[in-house]
Amino acid sequence: MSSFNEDDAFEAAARPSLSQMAMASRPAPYLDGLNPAQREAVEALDGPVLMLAGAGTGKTKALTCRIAHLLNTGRARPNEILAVTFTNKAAREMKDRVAGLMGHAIEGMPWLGTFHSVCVRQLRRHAELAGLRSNFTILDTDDQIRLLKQLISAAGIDEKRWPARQLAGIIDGWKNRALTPGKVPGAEGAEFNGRATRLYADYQERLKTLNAVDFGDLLLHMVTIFQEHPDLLAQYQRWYRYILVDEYQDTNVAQYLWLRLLAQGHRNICCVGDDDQSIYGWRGAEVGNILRFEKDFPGAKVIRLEQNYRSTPHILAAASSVISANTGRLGKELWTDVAEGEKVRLIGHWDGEVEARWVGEEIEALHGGTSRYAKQRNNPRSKDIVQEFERLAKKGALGGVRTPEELYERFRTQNSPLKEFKTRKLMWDLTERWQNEEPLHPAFHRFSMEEIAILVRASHQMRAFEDRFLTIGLPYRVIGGPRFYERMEIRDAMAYFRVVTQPSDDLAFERIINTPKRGVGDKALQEIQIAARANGMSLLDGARIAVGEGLLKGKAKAGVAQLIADLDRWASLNVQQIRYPGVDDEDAVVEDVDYAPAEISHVELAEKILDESGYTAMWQNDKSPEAPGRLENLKELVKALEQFDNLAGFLEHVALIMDNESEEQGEKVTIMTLHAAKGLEFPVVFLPGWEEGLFPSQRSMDENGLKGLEEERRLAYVGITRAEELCTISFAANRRVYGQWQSQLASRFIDELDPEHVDVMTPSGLYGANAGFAAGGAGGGMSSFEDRAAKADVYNSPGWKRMQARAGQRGMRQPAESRHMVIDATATSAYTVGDRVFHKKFGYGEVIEIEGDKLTIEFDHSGPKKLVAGFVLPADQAGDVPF
DNA sequence: GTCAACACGTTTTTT
DNA sequence: ACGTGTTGAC
Repeated sequence: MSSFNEDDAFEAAARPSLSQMAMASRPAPYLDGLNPAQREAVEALDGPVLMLAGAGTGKTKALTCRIAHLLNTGRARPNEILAVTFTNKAAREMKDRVAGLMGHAIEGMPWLGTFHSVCVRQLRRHAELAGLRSNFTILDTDDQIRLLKQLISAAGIDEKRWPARQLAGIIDGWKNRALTPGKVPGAEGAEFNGRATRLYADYQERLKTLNAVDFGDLLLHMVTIFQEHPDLLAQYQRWYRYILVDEYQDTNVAQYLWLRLLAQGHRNICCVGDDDQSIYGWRGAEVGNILRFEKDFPGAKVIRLEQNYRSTPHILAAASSVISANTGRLGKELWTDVAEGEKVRLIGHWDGEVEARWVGEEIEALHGGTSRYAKQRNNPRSKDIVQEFERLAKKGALGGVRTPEELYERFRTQNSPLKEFKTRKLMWDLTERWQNEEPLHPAFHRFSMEEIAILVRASHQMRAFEDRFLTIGLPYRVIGGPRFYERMEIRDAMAYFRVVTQPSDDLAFERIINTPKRGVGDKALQEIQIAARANGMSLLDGARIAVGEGLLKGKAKAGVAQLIADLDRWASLNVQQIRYPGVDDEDAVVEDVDYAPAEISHVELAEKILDESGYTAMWQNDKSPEAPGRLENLKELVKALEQFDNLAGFLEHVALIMDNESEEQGEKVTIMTLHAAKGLEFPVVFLPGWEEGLFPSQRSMDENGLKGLEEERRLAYVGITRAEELCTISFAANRRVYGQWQSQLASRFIDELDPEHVDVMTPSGLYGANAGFAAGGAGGGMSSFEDRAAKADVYNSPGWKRMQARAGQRGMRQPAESRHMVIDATATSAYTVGDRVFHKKFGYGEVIEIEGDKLTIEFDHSGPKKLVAGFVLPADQAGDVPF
């Protein structure tokens, strides 16, 4: 891979082209929309810059304008800018926004990407310097664990006492700190009977023979290569004229070293971050990196972005009062010129269930425009919305949009460009208004479900909300959970593709050898492993020998023989061409492997593989609740293949782009963890579970002491600053923790909130008794709440109406005219007792009771559940309706 | 080699 | 409480 003529490329890069010089004189309209601090950050192009960008201060705007400015002034060509982010999403957004600013798609910014994708690009070019071939595979956590398991048992260590997971964690930690086996401090290698370091070394050896790397290696290998090859490093240092780093507070030691090495050339490095939002210490992030920036880069310019464009003053003040309890901050104070809004609301509840119930009710109220908050006269949003629209349109803030209808179209088709101007809210009001053809009462304010989020500390808190929302028919979406490519069926399918494209991929082969069941157990697998090791060949070839020499018997023999024959046949149909990108697009390496005429497309081949292997059939015959979903996912996987040229290209992509925001459609409330919410914003935010032990997390404090506590506090800060208009913090007096009831203490973070910016909805000490009062006079304590719920006019409940809307769309039987009439419940629910139904989460079940819009369903696998009819489907319709 | 009973460990998550 | 992963019986 060393055949690139680096120096020629650098020479050419050193001189700006004519077109670049012409560009330099172009006007820079993007500078106009910036505030003074942002402008300073954009224009300070040379030398080290640290941009301290608080939450909601327009850091992405500053960052993207900076890139545009670099290009526009001819300081750098697109391929001379190294811009790194942590997530693919952030990278994509940056690319899109730069393109938007430049007015055209930017061709070739090959070095804009995540740390990992940029490192893969580098490592593919210099793989041999790490003892690898350039077509190395990238293993994910699952493969990593399985490999370590083998090594642990091979070393004769009791796997029960020393689990592979733990070793993986230790090794990851070392890699995060850029420690190769040789550099691990002796004292730290004492785990695993003193053999942790040894196992680490074995693992690295094994990876090398497998021609594979794990995620941590991507950075580690590049740091090592650059440290050992100063000449190569110098080339890259010259090549990257400008370096930009997003979320700098999240960098670990390896990333820091890598950046520092590369930045030593031109020293044009701009790091953007917020020390107050460092919440990933537990996975190796070093806040120290950002705190130390000025020492690392003497003469660095530090620019603070403190004007907040997201939240109301009370929200900012409350967040600021909490975070001020932390020590060792670089210090920032966010401010806004927005008019006064609501105070942060604080409410205590009897237990987690009441809390979830209250949040559900409150969301319905905010959505329906009947919340106490919604009627606030002071609400800046209560102004006549059309006036607001006209004002913005006149100001040109809506980008040429003239009519509300146009805005609506724009909103639907391209969400983001208009977002800055808070058009989402406006949009919602306008749509409501057109639909109803009646003027909205200016004192009422409604929120779309999309504008509401519930942010929790730990994912197990989500359950109470899901349960409650299911019963009241409140549509929700959970962010997090297993990602698409991490799902079992997807990984299985991909393992098949991996073996077909790379027959030497032992880990993949091991995964599929008995999936579906082929009668191959430990014994048979061991025979194959022995045969492979004895001959120094791959497992697949070892299996050939094992079959040929009769080492396998009966079922196993037949199964493996069949699999081998299948794999050979599929491989012969596979077209392989892998393209490894270079520094520039011209020097990409294209590798042809067994180029066979394409008789069938790779998509057809994939279907064939899944079909003929019996894998599809395996799930079709599976009666578990997840089976239909899994088949659905497989279909999706095959569809995703269409966007690639061949299987190999697809696999290369998937290893790094593990995101699957399969954008569920429809108005839904979002439930997610505080960590997942970083970088996002919502008009309405609920922050439940602020209790000692849960938040701040006991474990965090136990394991990391004050450091842990401060990170939790930053998490609280992140949570509050997600809210644009309304932020509600809550806690429960009692909570069931691991099946055990515990009485809880309100979080210390609650005490740290400045009372001046908090609206306390619970008189202290009376959590439970006042839950109803707190809900805005809706009920009055628990018993009266139950009472009210029992008498509630279900046919007028929001959940019922939504269910009707959904049923109508699906062409289900419509109920009789209903508003206040009492009607036969069985006629209105479209279900009868005994019907078989399907629920996305609980699977198949049988209706055993019907009360209005609520069905009690005995699920085959999850037992009885009571939920709104709109959330289930007749069993025979399962699989074809998106939830 | 496959299935049911039990022990275990439960924060946060990207690539 | 609950799901996962390992142990033991067939």
